[in-house]
Amino acid sequence: MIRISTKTQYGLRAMVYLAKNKKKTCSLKEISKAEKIPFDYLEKIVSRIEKSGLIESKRGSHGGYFLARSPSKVKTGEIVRVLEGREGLVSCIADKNGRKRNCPLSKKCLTKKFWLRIQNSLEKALNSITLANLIAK
Amino acid sequence: MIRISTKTQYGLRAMVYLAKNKKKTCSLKEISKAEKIPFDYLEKIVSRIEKSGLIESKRGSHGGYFLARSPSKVKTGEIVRVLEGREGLVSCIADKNGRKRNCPLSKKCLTKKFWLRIQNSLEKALNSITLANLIAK
DNA sequence: TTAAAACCGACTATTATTGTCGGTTTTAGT
DNA sequence: ACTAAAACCGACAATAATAGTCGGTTTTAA
Ligand code: FES
Ligand code: FES
Repeated sequence: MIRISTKTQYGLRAMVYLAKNKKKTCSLKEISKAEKIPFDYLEKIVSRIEKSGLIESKRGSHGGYFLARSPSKVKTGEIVRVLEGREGLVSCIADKNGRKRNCPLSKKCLTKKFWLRIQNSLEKALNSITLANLIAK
Repeated sequence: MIRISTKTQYGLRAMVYLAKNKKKTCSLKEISKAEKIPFDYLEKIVSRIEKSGLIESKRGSHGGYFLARSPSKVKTGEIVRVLEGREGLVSCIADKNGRKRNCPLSKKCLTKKFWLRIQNSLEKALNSITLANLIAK
């Protein structure tokens, strides 16, 4: 089966943690401990998410991170997109620096539309679930 | 976006080629040329597919490969599964040597069920399309 | 003033992917 | 019987992606 990178899994776990604790700002140390994610790696991941605008930070002592929107407004697809980077399920599908190895077939290719269809279905699934859905139940 | 390996893309293209030419046995050379896939790499890929039983081979001069079943009986999901190997969209989901890094959370984890759900939706999409669907239209 | 935090860039290690090579075996055609 | 074309096989190599680490700087509350 296709694999989701552990980076993305870590990222989602961190986001879920923030959603569960949306009252306060959570430090990396706290998240790292609770979710058992290597501190330094988590930092890189969270920093990336922050740049995307999904979360915000407060610096200095007692600083930390918190969601920029309410959990019900954050689709899991957004998180995956930020962390997985790269456009396109396959390289032939247009690319925003996921490295498009320019395909010699393209026109005659019978598989391109297929992958596109799979990609759409995947995106639809991811975008139909929010952080709020995850922490409910 | 999550990426499908080029191995799997090559493999699907090869299968589509066999489906289009289901009358005859096709040599690797032929497929390799038509689909612009590196010969030696294609060999490895096709050999893997053959072991799975989706295609059969005929050795010796004038040998080649052909589909083991009719195109309408071959789900794209089967091809992807064979080539992508590994069970589970994420490592926490049970694994048939996709390397399960045993997860310390598991019980409390809110994301596992989510990934499982995505995986199911993906598999459903892949299994709803056959080689016959791809070569039609 | 200090300690805890975010922030940053460079670096390393490991693993996965993609591809190559040199052969052996099988088989149809001559 | 010989030859050429094919499948078959295992080991290797190059590259790229992932996962993780390190040594710092800056900001801020207490
Ligand atoms: S493989 Fe590139 S368009 Fe189909
Ligand atoms: S991260 Fe392993 S079960 Fe959720």
